[in-house]
Amino acid sequence: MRPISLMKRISVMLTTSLTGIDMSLTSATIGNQFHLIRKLGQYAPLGVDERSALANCLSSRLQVIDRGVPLIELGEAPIDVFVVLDGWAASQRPGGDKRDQTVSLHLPGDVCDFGVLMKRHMDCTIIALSRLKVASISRTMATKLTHDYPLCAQALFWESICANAVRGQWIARNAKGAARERVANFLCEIATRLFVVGLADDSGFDLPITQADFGNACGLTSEHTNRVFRDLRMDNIVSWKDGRLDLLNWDALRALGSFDASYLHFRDLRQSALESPQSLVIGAAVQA
Amino acid sequence: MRPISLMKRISVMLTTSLTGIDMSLTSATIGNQFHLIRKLGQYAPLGVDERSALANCLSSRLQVIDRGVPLIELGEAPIDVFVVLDGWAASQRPGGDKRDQTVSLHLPGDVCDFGVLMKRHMDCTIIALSRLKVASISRTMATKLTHDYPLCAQALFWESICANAVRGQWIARNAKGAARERVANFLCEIATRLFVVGLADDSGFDLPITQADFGNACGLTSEHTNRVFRDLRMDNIVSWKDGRLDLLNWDALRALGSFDASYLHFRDLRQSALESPQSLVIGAAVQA
DNA sequence: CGAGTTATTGATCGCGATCAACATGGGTGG
DNA sequence: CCACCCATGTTGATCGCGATCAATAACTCG
Repeated sequence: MRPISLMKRISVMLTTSLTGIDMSLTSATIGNQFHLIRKLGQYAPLGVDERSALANCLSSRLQVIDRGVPLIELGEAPIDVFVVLDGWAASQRPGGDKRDQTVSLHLPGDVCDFGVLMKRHMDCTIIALSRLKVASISRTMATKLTHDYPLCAQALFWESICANAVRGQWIARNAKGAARERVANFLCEIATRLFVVGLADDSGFDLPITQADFGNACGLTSEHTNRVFRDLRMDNIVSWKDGRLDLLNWDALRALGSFDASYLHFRDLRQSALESPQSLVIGAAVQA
Repeated sequence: MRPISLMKRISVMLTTSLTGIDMSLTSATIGNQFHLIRKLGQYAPLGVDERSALANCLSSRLQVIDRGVPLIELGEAPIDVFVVLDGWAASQRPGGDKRDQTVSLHLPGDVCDFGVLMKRHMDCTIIALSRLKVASISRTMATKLTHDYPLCAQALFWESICANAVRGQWIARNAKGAARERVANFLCEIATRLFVVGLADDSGFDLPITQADFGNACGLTSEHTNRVFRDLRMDNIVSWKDGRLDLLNWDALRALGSFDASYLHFRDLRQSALESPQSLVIGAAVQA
């Protein structure tokens, strides 16, 4: 309820070695230390104003919390929008007598649940799966941001659309497919999402969660998850050790998981926006 | 930078227990032949203008299609937003060699996929599960509607938030829980959603799909779905026959499925909007 | 009336859950 | 610094639910 330390520092850091600094290049890099802004920049052509405003929001209030600690729990009234800056989080629905079921994974640069802007109570618990750094954006601030910068609103709305599409794939993945295939498909999704924010490359990525948490997202027990990863290791497809996942054979992994990244809709929006003469406008009247 | 039209009229609607017939009551009934409008009216205080505009959109272009026919298929470029007027539809993701997996169910009054407004290609196929009547709303029309009537935009955005929450529950339902429990929980969801649009009551509701389709949504085979319904029938919990589901023991059904309707967020928004002094405004700049 | 779809019941089988045991390792407190 | 503890990882053995295969009934629609 209080580990909130204020940060005023606003994107002073253009750490990248720029020799001849020109404005256009500068504006496209403002706030790029934030994964979210880099990702949104792929969705919509954000200008210097949008980037600055977003960076301002992301810098205002930070929290660092430990693995296993909930950001907000089922039934609570949401106040802030959380954006993951570093570490992994998950949304979970109660599982009765069983362990709670993970229904969404929040990686660096993800908005945890855009719906909190309007929800009166949470329909899931958001919990840290690793040591986690998040920015808390108040409803007031978020409202002002989306009001003043329609492009930001468009990009954020797009984020929520993609989150919905991802959940669709989760349903399909967990319903059909054997354990190996689920794990493979899920790994492909994670790799792709991390790649977009610069946290994965051909060699692999950091995977700072437990096998139990991983399995939970695929609807598998920790024991069976372990077996699957052992087998994948034996087949030289992936290797997971000490919080690092090594991609040994991406093509095999993709084939095994029948992975097709199109449901993630990366890059879609910008092209769409450029093609379409209309704008999407979603607004709400002020309730006095 | 400001596709935001302000709403001056502030919640005229005090529909609760009005004795005489006055304008507010009249305006609250315009377009009520449409399930969607009745539902949205529970989300946001729609006035006569909003209702008329929505009704206009829903009346412009209709399609009636047969069971099994897709409205739009995976990969296609979406043009229109579909709103179910009558019958049932589903969104399905490809299932490899298996049957495609249903990831969303669209009941009368549902917006099939709000994301089509921005998506460049479909991430799922939308298919009719029964004889289906849908309204097609063009992007242009939808954009104009949300631009001119922020309250409509708010309510529609809310629809998309709820759709995402529903998918979360689907993930949890299909991951944990035995077949009986899944079916029971799913039936409760359907009953509740239909109830909101006036298509279910204490006795039951029409269930115009096949057992195979029902099972698919729960991640079960048609054979096993059949067995589950036989057992539920034996236990006098529900009876499904000739396209009609009879609720014999709602409490038992709810207990069996551990059903808690709060994830559907019915009624939430109105209260939220009335409580909160801020408005949510999401907009996008016109792309020249 | 025949053809195809849907519902229904039976028999079998296999994947992954469950239970159990042990290894490992990081962290804490004495 | 060591002893201990608890979370996590790892492997084995067993079991049961629901998939799969199979066959028939009921029903729809040309």
